[in-house]
Amino acid sequence: MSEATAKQGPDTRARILDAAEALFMTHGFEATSMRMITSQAGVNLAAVNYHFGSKDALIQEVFRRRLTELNRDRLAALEAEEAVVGGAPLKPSKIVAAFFGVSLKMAADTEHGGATFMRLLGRTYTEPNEFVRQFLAEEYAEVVQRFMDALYRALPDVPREEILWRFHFMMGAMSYAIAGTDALKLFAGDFDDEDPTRLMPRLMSFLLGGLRAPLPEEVIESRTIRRDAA
Amino acid sequence: MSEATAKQGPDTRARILDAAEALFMTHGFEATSMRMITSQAGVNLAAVNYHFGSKDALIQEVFRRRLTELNRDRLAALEAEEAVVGGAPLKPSKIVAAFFGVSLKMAADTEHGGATFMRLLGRTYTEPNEFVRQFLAEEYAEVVQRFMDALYRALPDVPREEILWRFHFMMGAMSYAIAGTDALKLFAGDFDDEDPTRLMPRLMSFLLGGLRAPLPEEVIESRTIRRDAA
DNA sequence: GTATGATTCAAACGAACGTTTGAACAGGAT
DNA sequence: ATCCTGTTCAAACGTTCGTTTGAATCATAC
Repeated sequence: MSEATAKQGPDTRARILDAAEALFMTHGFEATSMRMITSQAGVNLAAVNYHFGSKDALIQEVFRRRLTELNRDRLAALEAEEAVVGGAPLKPSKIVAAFFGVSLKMAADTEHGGATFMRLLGRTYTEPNEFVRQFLAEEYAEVVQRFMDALYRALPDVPREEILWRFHFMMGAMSYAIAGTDALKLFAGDFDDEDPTRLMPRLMSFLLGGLRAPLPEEVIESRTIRRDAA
Repeated sequence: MSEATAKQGPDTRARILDAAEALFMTHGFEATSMRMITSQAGVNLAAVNYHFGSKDALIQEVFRRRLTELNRDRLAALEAEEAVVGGAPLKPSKIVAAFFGVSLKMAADTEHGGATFMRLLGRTYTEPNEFVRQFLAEEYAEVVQRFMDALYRALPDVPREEILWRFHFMMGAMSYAIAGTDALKLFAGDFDDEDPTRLMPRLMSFLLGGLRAPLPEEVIESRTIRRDAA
């Protein structure tokens, strides 16, 4: 059934990428073999090495294909908000909505495989594989820097280290919300469908609540002391 | 060097478990071979199958050894708080502190491998491997139910589904905070050490801010409508 | 029609995997 | 001294892995 899917269709590269994306999400990188990928895609075993060179190169291409678009959209959303306010600092809610709204929009796109990819991406942030982590970090470097700068300007009184941590927490919450719904289902049986449309407002409320939470006492104290000393 | 570690020491089982725990954290389950584990532990290749039966059974035992203690401590922390207030509902902050405080305490224990395990556990919540997820869900079922019940009582006006989601978000934020510090380091170069002592207040502020955030409009509206209809 | 370059194919490669085997070794109890 | 039970050991098992190979097939240009 599954390997008979789209037996024709000339674009071998795209079929391999789609099959690999879905299988990586379901089984992980190591547990997904070339034979699983090629049979699911309906192509010859050697096709992956011919078109991509190696399994590692295929993994990279699976991510690059989507991340290029995703991060372009995120930057576009941020710049659109910045254009509205001119040179003034953005509201934190606008920055958070730009970053995570684009993410959730792709996660809601079940038509073109965006949902599959976002679930894969969510679990890949904690991927042990060194080269995958390295690659992800490179792909994200610019976008994260731009968003962090926007947050620094939006919250000039909050220590930068604190903003960094909270952005990290937000990334974690989002990734689990997208990638870990299975875990949640198992936590509680009385849990109905996972409509991504309703996920967006839920997550956004939570993230903004966390971002705007009062600073931990320890940080406030150490800052006060530091100010006194200066 | 590493495989020469503790060449003596009679407790073969414990040495295997320690080696497996560390290697699973660094490389993942699939990428960690029996030969890596046994050579790191300084035992014979067949020792794993002799003492545990199979690689899958070893994985289970790695988790059970720690999770039993972790979840017992979490329940104890919750019951201690409940004892203080008698039969009255707990404050949400106390519930959250009981659950995540115990987690972070283990994550801060670098002496007995607790830190290693918590990082492993964090990435395992999104583990693709079906049997690992199933096992984790079983181990967690009781504890999560007890904490959810406490939260339901603490927040009687918040829809249960909403609490469930926010608990899920909180789990994600914590897991990334513990397991994904590498990703954060790569996000921003200017990031100093990861002192777990300071992580605790940071994370707790964020989690409570998210938990207590105003409900998304959509939820409030739908509840109002439902009330009107009823 | 035939030459050319890109793609597909069946088959095989060596390496690494998890697991099994049967002998060797240990230490107490009889 | 002998047996017994639990443990360790070197070696091998069959399977699957990612990759390579060289011929077959296709499309396009001459």
